[in-house]
Amino acid sequence: MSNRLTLTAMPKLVLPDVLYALSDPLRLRIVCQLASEGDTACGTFGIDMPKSSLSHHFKVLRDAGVIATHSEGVRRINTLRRDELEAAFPGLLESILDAAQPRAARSRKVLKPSREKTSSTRASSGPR
Amino acid sequence: MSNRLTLTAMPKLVLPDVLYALSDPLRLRIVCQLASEGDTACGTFGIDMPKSSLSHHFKVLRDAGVIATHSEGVRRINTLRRDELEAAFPGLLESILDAAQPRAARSRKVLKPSREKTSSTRASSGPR
DNA sequence: TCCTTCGTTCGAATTTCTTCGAACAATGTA
DNA sequence: TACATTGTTCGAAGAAATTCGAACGAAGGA
Repeated sequence: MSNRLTLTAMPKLVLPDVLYALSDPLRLRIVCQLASEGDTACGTFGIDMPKSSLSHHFKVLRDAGVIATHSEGVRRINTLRRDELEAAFPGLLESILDAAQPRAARSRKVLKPSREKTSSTRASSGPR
Repeated sequence: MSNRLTLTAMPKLVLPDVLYALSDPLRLRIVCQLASEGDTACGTFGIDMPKSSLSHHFKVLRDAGVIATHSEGVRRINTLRRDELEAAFPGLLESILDAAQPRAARSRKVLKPSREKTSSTRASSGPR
């Protein structure tokens, strides 16, 4: 989790760092939204949270190399680095994005009824 | 009501928790070793670390549902829960295991002979 | 039974992560 | 220029994760 790179160079993709960045429900949600809706500004995620907190999570994703950010007028547009991730870790992002979907939505591929629920014990977005 | 079956009930697989468990280099190494060498006792990982620390990491993996542990004499045998993981998150474990390998070793699986770059960047295994 | 082995659990110290207000910077608009 | 918008950065407080010694428990062997 070190970022001593220059501003121009993108961080090297390190598997544990990528997995860590995606292990937070909020960040995973951000990535899923970027994957489904394309590049988006930080403020367009409908997340009720102070902007400094939100900015922190984007930074974690950025430092891990999961997303890239560029300015566009006043806004900062975030881009999911699909190609780089695919090149470094083939199939990883796709499987995570797929796994992040509710089972009901995923069952379109696999015909399997499921009656389970999902809840996270750790790193939930509740107040600490 | 006493239900013996629930004694063996494994934790529900939650994606962020699984990703978090695998986001630690040491735990990732443990999982890779379990994947390649099959069930193994805790003390057979060649990790120079107090046993209480090591036990902690096994517990994290266990709580996330990544591995299961059962007693066998004096030893505690760890098993990678491949089937359960595959059922819950198709392709995820495989892509992570594949990504955890050095690039040189991974390119062997590719059908097409990739004569492209041979990045010599070392695998990162620094502690967080 | 005593002792050894293998691993878990406990408790505390240390480190890291998360959150959030406040200050700051960059851009666009009146 | 003055002001609003959009995010970043800083600093501190609180929460969580990691580490490790010590105590404990469950086999197995002498």
